[in-house]
Amino acid sequence: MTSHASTKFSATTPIYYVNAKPHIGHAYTTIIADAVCRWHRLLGEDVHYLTGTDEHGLKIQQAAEAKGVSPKQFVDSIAPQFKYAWERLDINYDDFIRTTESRHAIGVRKLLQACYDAGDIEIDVYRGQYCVACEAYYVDDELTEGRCPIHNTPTTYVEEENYFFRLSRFEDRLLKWYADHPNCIAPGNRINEVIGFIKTGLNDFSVSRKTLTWGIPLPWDSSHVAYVWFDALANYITAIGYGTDEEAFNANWPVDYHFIGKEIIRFHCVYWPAMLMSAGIEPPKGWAVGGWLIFGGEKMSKTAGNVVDPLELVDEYGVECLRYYVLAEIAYGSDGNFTYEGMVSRYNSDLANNLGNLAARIATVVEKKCAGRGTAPSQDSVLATAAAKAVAETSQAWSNVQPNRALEATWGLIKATNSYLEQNEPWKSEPGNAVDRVMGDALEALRIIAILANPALPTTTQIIWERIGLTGDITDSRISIDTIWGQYPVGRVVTKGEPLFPRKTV
RNA sequence: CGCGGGGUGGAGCAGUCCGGUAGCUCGUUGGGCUCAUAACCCAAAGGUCGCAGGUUCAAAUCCUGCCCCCGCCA
Repeated sequence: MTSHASTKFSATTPIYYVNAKPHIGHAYTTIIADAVCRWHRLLGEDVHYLTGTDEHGLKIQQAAEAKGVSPKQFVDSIAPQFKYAWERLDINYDDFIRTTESRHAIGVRKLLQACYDAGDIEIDVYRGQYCVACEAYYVDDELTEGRCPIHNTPTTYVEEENYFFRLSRFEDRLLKWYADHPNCIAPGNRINEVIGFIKTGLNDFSVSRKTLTWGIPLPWDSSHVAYVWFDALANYITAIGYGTDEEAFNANWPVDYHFIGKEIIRFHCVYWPAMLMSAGIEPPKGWAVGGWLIFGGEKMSKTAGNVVDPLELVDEYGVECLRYYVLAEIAYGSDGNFTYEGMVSRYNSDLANNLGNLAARIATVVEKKCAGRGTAPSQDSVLATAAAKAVAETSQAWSNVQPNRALEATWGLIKATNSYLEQNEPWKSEPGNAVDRVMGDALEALRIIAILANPALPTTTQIIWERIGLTGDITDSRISIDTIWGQYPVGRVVTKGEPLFPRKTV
């Protein structure tokens, strides 16, 4: 995978379309990116995590009309729901951009003008079928009996003057760029899909609409407003200062990873870099492409009627149950089955039985055999080796955007610690050096486990931190320094407390 | 010939790029422990890696053909 040498790390989620409230798919992508960003903060990097909402377009205009409010009033009522959802999910974003903000409009117009000046945006007339629901043009082959293949509604013939972006001119430049950046997409095999798509030939795409009013007017022709791609994709640069703060923009672009779902890979990995190239801007450093959550055998979608509300899951199962489940259960990039049974099973086995129970038994033994005070770890403990291995593997996995492997590696240390306790049976011994050494090792392992698991479980790892007598914020820890074996301080008060993860039933 | 993903012990997956003792989690069975959230530890059973050919000393892994499943508004 790409090794990002700089001490800055930036990531984005797609901006979410505000025609509906947040669903589990939005939450999935946002949680993954959040955890990866949290890991990079633990590495000591200067992290910038951007998310936001996509608020223009015909569907919004129509939804607003249906409710008898202005489009602006409509989006103002929905956007806060996303911010609220991310708060509930412990999403630690640094910036939240809305495409209706002025900083965005300014940047979009600058980007459009730059591409126009480069000669890559030209006026043309589109003649053909159009689906209102998709806001997209279709060629006749794509239609099924004159109906939109997605919505199964009749399309309408339109003849419209549009500005087009000459994507077709970028095939060679894109292919060369990808040849020069073979590790830019995670998981790596996805790059073949992108290259294959480019090689089949690229079509120009429309960048404006004359019939639409809810959008950003083109700088050189205000009778058109920008159509989705130039409006939505541009958020990644307008948010960090393109058009409004060039210094900040230059300092923070290109982004390390755009986190996206696999269905928008073409727009992000083909359209977007071409648009940037046209404007004289560097393409992103990388993309992290996720699969879908499958529910009851089907992709979750509104039309399938199987939408799971992430906030209901948080209310019923807890935020860390959900975060841990999607991070640990699914190989990022592959589709993953979401089931309540699977989530509870993960929770019980990994969080309750392993991590939670380990913390509880350590605290009890320290209380009974060490007078409730933490003891010193030994440098030559077998757990030191296990910890070093877990740190190395966890680090590697997070940097490759493989949360499930990262957590598996971290949990390896939990298992090793449980096993170590079993072999030494400190509860059978009289208090003394032998027990102190064993419990010091266990406490030290737990300290390191807490740091490694923090990106997935921000709240509980802080509680563990405090229960083993450590002060301050666990997120101030640094992987390179604080995961080195042997730092657990002697004499701290260890408290057991209530179970961290009480076992659950479905 | 639309595009893409997949078929590996009971379940869910890794491994396939760079061929060489088939690995993990859950479940099952037996044993241990009783510090711990009926948790934990140890051990065992269980797989002709979708099918058929081919290349090779050697194929889950490479090549060819076929069958089946799934997805394509995050």
